[in-house]
Amino acid sequence: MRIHEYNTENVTDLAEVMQALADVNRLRIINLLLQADELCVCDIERVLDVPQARVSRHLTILRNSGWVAARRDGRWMHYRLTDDAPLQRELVRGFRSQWSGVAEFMRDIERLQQPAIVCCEPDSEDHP
Amino acid sequence: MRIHEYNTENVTDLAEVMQALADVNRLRIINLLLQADELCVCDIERVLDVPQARVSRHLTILRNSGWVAARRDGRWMHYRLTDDAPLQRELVRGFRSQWSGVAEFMRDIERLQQPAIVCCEPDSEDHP
DNA sequence: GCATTATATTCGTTTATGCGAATACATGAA
DNA sequence: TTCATGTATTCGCATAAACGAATATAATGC
Repeated sequence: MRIHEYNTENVTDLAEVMQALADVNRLRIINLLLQADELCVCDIERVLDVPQARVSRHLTILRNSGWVAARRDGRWMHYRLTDDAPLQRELVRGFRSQWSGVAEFMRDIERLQQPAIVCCEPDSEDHP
Repeated sequence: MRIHEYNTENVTDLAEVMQALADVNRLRIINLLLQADELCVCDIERVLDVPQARVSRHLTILRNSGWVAARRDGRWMHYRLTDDAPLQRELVRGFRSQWSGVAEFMRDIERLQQPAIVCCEPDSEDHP
């Protein structure tokens, strides 16, 4: 369990940041957050079509490794990619150019764009 | 055990590529190969100061995930970063800008540059 | 207070990963 | 062929990761 936010000064921390990417669920979550900028757990749960506990657990891992930040809004937790972690930022830049060829990522994004999916924050946010 | 060379068309393969980076030994090897362009196992073994079997195992993992390619030269195996894998290429670009701040990486590179370390190919190669 | 909803965590189990030690394999030299 | 050297693999074990199911926490509304 990380106390510090996101430290990549030593190789062990670096490996931990990469380890967070070594899972299909977490890659799919990051892919969604690249598209939507902010999502609550229930949105992710429904787009990925996996049990809630699983989404929550993987979000915790992403949070502890500096990939996402959380914001509470009433009962909902909203997650977004952290914008102040240099390594993660660089890696995401690399992803953007490569992930469009991955079919499952495309399907997830399509499902995300179906309005019925979104459970909270029904309007605006990322399509101004 | 991968048959294909390096396929990142689906999320599972992608996770496998990232998984290869989730280990301190393998990150250190990649860091060295970023510097030296080609190294044999004995070089890596001595720079990292870890047992030979460990180096060999991790090189196999890096090979199976498309990060490195091997070339046999007599008794020696020479490893280099693959130059034709788009995702890996992009990620390495992200690393270059971030890894110079990691002390252990710097120390490894210093040790690599001590001529006594190199066991084979004693001359030229990367300093023309 | 109690019920409801959204999210997080614990538990026990299964599978994956990394390790050293020992051994196998492959090449080149005598 | 025999030996030495460089590298790869197998084995048994220990730790870590991921899972579903169940439960706990936290905020809201009655």
